[in-house]
Amino acid sequence: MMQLKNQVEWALHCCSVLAALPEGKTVPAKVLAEFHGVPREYLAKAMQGLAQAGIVAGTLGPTGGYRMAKDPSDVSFLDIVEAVEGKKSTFACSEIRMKNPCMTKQERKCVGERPCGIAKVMWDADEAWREHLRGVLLSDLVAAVGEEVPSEVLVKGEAWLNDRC
Amino acid sequence: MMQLKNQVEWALHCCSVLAALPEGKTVPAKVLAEFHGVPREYLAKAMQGLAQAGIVAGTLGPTGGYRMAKDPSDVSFLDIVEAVEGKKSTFACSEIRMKNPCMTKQERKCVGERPCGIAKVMWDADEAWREHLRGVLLSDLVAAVGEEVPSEVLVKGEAWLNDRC
DNA sequence: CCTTTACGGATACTATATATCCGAAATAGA
DNA sequence: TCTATTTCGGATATATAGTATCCGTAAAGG
Repeated sequence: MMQLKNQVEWALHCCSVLAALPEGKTVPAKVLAEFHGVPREYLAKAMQGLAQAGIVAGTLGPTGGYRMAKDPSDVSFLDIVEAVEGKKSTFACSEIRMKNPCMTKQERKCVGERPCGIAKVMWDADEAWREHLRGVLLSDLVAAVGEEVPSEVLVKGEAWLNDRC
Repeated sequence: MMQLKNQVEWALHCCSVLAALPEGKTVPAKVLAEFHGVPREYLAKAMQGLAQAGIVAGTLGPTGGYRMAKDPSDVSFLDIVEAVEGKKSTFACSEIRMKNPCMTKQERKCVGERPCGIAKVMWDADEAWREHLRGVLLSDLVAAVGEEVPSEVLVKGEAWLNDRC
């Protein structure tokens, strides 16, 4: 099916929450999970990925949890997606052109000097995808949410978070 | 990992072969599989997908096999990829924003009128990917192969195919 | 000292991708 | 007419990746 993991969606939403948080505040994975209605333990794995990528920072102990490690205007969608999904291309070239039964060893070497034309197209498409995600910043998302979501909902959400961390 | 099926790669290479074929000639899946060094039965499934999408046409009986059903200049990479992989987006929005515990039914309805901002970005990225693949035609690939692959190799390949269909 | 947290590893479970097999229908040639 | 060859669709098996949970450790706050 060629789908991104659901953890990617969760990570994006969690970053959206963390980026809108007042300076210094942290939110534990447990609360983020409850807020989004997703399994805590599994979401934790995604958050670990974000932490490992230096996007968020986790602090230990009670009153601990996650906060942004970078300014939201310095984090792109691509950063977040790659942190949990990995950086591999969606197209894996297995060089089947080389299995052509009617090439000599020398011809194989000659052809092998150039990249496979099919792979090149697929990889360029991947790059177009990445380029789009690279162009949207977490700060853009926060701004859009601020415009599109009724302020009362935002206020209630903030209060709900304040209530439990 | 979020990878395309290997059948996508096979289908692209097979189309590259079929598109360079002289008018009226057909190549059975068995031969295409041997030419690319991939399992016959499984490649057959990919070819069925291409046939169902109207990209290639399969003819029955001895001397049967596959041929292009459209002009190569009328078939894009996207057509081939979608025929095998399907047309679903790589990002599935599960609307977890709606699971926010502090929204009333009415607020939920209000928010639900606009599409999720995160999904919109991801879907736009998908569209950029598709747009790139839409812009490269099978005829472009054939032309590139003609330029980049030594003509002796092409001639030998053609002869090899003539030998068995 | 006790609770809460992130972190990392180990372990199930589930869904998808990969691969094979079989029977049916069609077709060309003997 | 008979046989060989092909596509086609369905059924089935296997491998791999995604989903989810559990546990022990270390760190930090009250």
